[in-house]
Amino acid sequence: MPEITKSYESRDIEKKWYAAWLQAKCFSGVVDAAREPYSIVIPPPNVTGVLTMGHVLNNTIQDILIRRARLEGYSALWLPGTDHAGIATQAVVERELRKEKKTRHDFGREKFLEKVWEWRTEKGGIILEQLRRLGASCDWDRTQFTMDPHYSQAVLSVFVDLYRKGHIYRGKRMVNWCPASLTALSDEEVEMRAVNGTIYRVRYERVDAPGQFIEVKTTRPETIPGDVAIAVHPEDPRYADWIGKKVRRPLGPVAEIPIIADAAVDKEFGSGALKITPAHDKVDYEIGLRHKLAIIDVLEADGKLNAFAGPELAGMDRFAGRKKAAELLKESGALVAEEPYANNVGYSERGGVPIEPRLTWQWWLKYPRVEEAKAAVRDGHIKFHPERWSKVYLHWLENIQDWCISRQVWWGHRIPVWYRKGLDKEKLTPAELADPTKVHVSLAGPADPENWIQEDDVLDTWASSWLWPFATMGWPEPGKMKAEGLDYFYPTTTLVTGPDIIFFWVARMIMAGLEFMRPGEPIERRIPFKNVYFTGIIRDQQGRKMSKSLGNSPDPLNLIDAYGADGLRFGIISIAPQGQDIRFQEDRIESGKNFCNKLWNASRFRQMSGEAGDNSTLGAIIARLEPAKFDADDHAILDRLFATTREVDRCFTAFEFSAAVQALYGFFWNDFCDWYVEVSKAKLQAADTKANCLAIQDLVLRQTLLLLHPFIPFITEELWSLLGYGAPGAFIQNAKLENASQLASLVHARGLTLDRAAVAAVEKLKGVVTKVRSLKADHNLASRRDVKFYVTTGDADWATLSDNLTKLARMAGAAEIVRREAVEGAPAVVTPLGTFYLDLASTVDVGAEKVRLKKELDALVKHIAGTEARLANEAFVSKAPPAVLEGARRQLAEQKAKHAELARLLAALG
RNA sequence: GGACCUUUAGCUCAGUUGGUUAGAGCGUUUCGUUGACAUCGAAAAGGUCACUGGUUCGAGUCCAGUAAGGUCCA
Repeated sequence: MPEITKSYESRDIEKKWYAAWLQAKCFSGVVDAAREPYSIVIPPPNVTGVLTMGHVLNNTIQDILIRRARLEGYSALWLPGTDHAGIATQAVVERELRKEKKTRHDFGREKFLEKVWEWRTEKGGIILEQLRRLGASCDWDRTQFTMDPHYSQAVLSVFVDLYRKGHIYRGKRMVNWCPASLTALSDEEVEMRAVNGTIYRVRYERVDAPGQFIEVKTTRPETIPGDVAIAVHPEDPRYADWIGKKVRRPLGPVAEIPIIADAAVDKEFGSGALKITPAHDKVDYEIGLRHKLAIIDVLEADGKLNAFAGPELAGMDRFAGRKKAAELLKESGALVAEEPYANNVGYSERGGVPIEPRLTWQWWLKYPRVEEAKAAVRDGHIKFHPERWSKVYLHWLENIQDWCISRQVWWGHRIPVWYRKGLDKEKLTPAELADPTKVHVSLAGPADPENWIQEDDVLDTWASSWLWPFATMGWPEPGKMKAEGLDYFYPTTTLVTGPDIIFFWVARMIMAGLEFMRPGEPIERRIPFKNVYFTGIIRDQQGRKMSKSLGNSPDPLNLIDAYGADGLRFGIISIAPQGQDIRFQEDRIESGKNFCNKLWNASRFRQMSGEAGDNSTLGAIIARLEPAKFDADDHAILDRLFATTREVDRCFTAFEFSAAVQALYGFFWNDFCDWYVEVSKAKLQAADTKANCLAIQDLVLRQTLLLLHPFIPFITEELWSLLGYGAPGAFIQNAKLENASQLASLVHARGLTLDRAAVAAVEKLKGVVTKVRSLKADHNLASRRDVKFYVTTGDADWATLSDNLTKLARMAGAAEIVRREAVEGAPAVVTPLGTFYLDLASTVDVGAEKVRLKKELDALVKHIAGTEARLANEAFVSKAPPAVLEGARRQLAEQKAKHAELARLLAALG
């Protein structure tokens, strides 16, 4: 067996094992009727994406779940892939073209799409390569892309299906227009930002009564040329005699516009009068419809003002136009005032610019299965972790609006609709839209394509990724579904994602699953996943979101280079409590690396401590245990091992990954390395205790590696192999992870019952060691090992001490521990097993010693007073549960005994 | 305007149904290379649990309110 080196070097080991896992097809999701399935579909990253800390967290959690599932005996599938990210990807390629001073229109649709495919083949999907560095155990042979032929067919067939069912329609409505990307966006893609701007008070002069003005407030004076009316509230007494009169529009082509009454006007806002610009505001548009007002669109698609805005403004960008409009109003005397104003402005998530409400023809989806989608979560068929996100989810579904699914870009799923040649698709009536001789909707397209023109628009990327949990497994083709095991793996077990896409993706996937999967079957068979785990958002030290533009995100690949993939994984999980945002700290990643090194060196210690026994199976290790030779420490370490196994189990059930890591860290570092390994050093010197001690170490290490493997797969695989826990050629994932009760019964069958009293004794021994070390440190003797101690204690405690004397002396750094009836004038500490005295009376600074004892005594007096007060309270004595009462009494007795001992020591010093 | 989250040691965070003297890691101070590990070990210092009330024998924990910070929706 190769010797374990002095320190852990992650780089080569990670590369070696990842290649070995791939070679052995360890990650293949296979249909196995004899086993339960456990499946996860990856939230597909953008094909343009590169690995961020958010991905690291999200994918580490998925990997933890899937690797743990393998160890628990499930047939596990983690299905990877990317989405085509229509707007983002097109923007990337267009940016490259711009370097050559070209636009997509120079190439035309087909040629441009070829360019995008080229880009995606060469540079797209880097992130999937990066995930391999992290150790992600995805079934790469199944990698999916939303623009793959099969997936595209699924997307388009869903369009056709929903169209035929009446869920999809074409309509001319107000949309969120992105003047940077030149496309419509859904409501979810609009981000409201608080903006400190200016509000303009503008007056409009009455036509029939010159010198009388009505005043409005607007943040957008450049749209005044698009005004077609002024609206007031019908019950506003200030304007009762204004209704029906006309005012002059103060900007743009000369016009007289009516004062109208509409209940939608807020009397409290400004002067209570509202300018109506139906082309550029959703509320105005609706008022305009009610009053049959004209629509004057003064903006171009790219946000520039057009001829309708008048010659002074035409051609200007909307923001420059706003300034110019204000100047013009000022010159004409129409501008009453400019005031600072804080309001919320909708920004395009993609383009990063304010969106424009714009009246355009788009394709809309009335969501299917809304009520059922609510029920799925409300009734617990789908469980959200943390649960509170279900409220956000339900609230969104309560207020759901039709989804604008068409996008004015080229990269994406082109909508399978054809218009008869010669028709103006912008002028179709509802009747014409429903007429198959004028508008053709099908997967195959019309039989006579020469007479038709296909819709230019493509579908929103989310209108493809909402099918991800089943379109990735062959749906809707029966043969493919069978081959890929859809029936076996669906519904998937757990989805891991961020709460920021709860509407974009999670809710929509639920509706899609309910609509398309297994029609007619019960809801629990149609939902796309049973659990949704929402990660926190990774922030920097100042609490800001990590983002490319701020440059405050470390490159995960650099972190992997510095700390190893395992170190990064362990570190990031340890700072990611359930459902809370995470402040990134690189030193926690470093401590992940340090933990790996600790694990490595403890394994090295085991290897150096003695010959490897038969480690090939759990049974073989347990057979090596010698119950008759177990001392208190042996009992205690197994007790802690079982408790830790149980705790990790609980953490997985509760999706508390950082708690699991914390439990494992504490157990391994404190209980095993700091205590058991140290006491082992004495046992290993003695021939009769050595073999049993090594068997215990093997049992603990083996189980710990299994428990840790999902978190830190590489190093655990390496140590598993180096320590010989697996058959040659077998991987750690092929082992079965026993739970605590299974382990306990296996050990029990070997004739061993864990002794609770021994476990308690070890706690006391630890207390003794800490106290004695502290006493030495207080007298600057911490480094000396030749110190002799005297102890005064009762027979029972002395029995515990003497049983463990060699270990104890070694742990405490004592040359010798001798029992005495009484000791006078030596520095001392009161420990759980008696009073220990330092045999250095002559060197003692009596004054300092008295101060030290006095301080401890003072603290104790306070605690005694507290305990006594509680016990003196009749209500406490009569109402508290017996166990608590008993505990308080025992505590008081112990405190008093210690008090007496300290007082005695203090008195002895004179 | 509505909903949700957070507030515990210098920093970042645990603290599971209320019950001994509130924990961890990092940082700080002191000491230490003895053959697992200096990517380490030992010891120590450090907290009126944001604030105000309430419920209770008992509140970091439950309830109400206040303040500060954050997120989402309108």
